[in-house]
This record gives sequence, structure tokens and C-alpha cells, in this order.
Amino acid sequence: MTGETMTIREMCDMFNVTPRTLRFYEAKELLAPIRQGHKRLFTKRDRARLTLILRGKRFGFSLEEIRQLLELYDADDQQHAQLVRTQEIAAERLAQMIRQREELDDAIADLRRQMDALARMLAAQMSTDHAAE
Amino acid sequence: MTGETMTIREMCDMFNVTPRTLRFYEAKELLAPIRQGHKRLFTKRDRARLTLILRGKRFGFSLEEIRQLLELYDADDQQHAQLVRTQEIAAERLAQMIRQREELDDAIADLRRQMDALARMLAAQMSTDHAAE
DNA sequence: ATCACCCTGACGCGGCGTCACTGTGG
DNA sequence: CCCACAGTGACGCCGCGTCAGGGTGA
Repeated sequence: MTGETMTIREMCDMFNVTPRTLRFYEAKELLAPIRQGHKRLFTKRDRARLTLILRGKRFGFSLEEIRQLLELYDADDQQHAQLVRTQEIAAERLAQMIRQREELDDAIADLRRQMDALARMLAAQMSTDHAAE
Repeated sequence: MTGETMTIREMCDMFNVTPRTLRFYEAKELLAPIRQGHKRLFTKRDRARLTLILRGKRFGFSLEEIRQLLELYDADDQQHAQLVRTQEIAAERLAQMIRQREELDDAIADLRRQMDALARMLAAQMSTDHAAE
């Protein structure tokens, strides 16, 4: 809280994650907080990386894939080749997400059909023996 | 293959799952194949249950939830209360799936924006020093 | 001495994949 | 005798949650 670095608590509050998550990301080499004694101190760099990590997760990348993307991103200069590679990877992910969306739509339509069938069974029951109750 | 029962291979081919999956479902008490010696033989009942299991998975139910639904479904007579309960559970699932779809849509839109930004960076690069290459 | 927070193991879950090894029928 | 298939453990993966137990500073 010297303005520069943050404790684990502050990070958690800022990004809405748990301490366990931050420690896990460190173990997986996604973050690299410095130490004050045995305590972690998260730098601006960690903040930037965590932002990218959480964004990557929303897109459905695995942590290992995210680690590799961060590596690309980390090379001092944004080389042409790296940007192109990133673009390819993103395009693949997008395609998968779109497929996923189609499957989800199908499943939703299917579930609605099942629910309709259920509703019909209930209606049929009502109009027979259970009607007197 | 006496027409009545099927071997694990036949089941796998029919439902497009692996032997490991069928054994796992048995361990979780979702299926209950009979035995011929030490070999499994899957009955018509197993086929019906597996159909429901795979359908449940598409809807995003956990195997444990599916087990409970199969229990309801198994009670000899389709009691009114059971159907109503099933309807409630299905409605909750449907709501979750719809939320999930919204999140997915947001993520897709977000990824597209990121990709646009990337494309602009590449375009900017092209129009400067790398243009000569 | 208490309290609040930090730390480090280590195990658990869900849904299987993947060995390694042992029958068994043809 | 061999091969293809069946079986049973048991461990691995991913992304953490959740203890248990110990340290540290106010």
C-alpha cells in the first residue's frame, strides 16, 4: 500500500478473487509477486497480468494457454510475428466459442421441448383421476 | 447380443462413449449391468438410462443430479409430485443455461473487440518501419 | 496474550483418460 | 500358443476449495 505494491487482500478485493487463487496462479507461474519477509507483494506488473489472466479465462483459455500468451506478450517489443500468432490463436478460440454457443442453443431448445412434454403429462393427469382432489 | 442384452463394446458404439465411461457410470450407480461371469451385459433398462444420462449431461446436470433424477423417474408410478418436482428442477436449469448463454455472448463480443484492437495494431505497424520488408 | 492476517502443505472434487496388469474365449 | 477383448486397481489432469497447523506483527 505504498501506492506501488498491494497485499494479497487488496488484490483479492480489487479483482474479486480468493487468496487461494492468487497463490495458485503464482505456483503456475502466471504471477510473480515479490516478497516482504514471507508475505507477497503484488506489483503493477502483477496487476496487469492478472487483468489479462481473467480476461483469458472468460474467453475459455486454459491457464496453461494463458501462460503461453503472457510469454508472447512479455517479449520486450511487440514483434510482428507475435501479434500475428496471437491473432491466429484468438481466431481459433472465437470459432470454438461460436460452436459452443450453437450447442448451448440446441440444448436450450431441447430442454424446452422436454419441459413442454412434461407440462402435457401434467395436464393429462389433471383431467383424469386427480381432478376430484 | 442375444437381442436382449449388449456387451460393453456394442454399447460404446451405439452411444459413442468409451468403456471407461460406462464403468464409471456403473461405479456411480447410474447404470447396473448384469454379469455373465465377470463380463458386463447391458439391458434395455441400461440403454434407456444411458439415453437419459447423456441428455442430462447436455443440459449441464452433474452426474449426481442425474442420479437423483433417475431415482425420481424410477418410482414405479409417475406420481404428480414427482413430475412437478422435475418441472421445477428443469426450470432452474433452463434459467442457468440462459444466463450462461448471455455470459458467452458477452465474452464473444469482448473477444471480437480485442481482435479488432489487435488488427489495428498490425495495420499501424505495416504503415511504418516494417513496410519496406 | 489475543487477534487478524499471512504462510505452507496436503487432500478433495468431478468426469473421466490412461497406464499396468490379469484373466478368458476362440 | 497367441490375440483380441474383457476386467480391476490406481494415479493423473484442471482449477481451485478447504482443511490443518504454524508464523508474524500490532
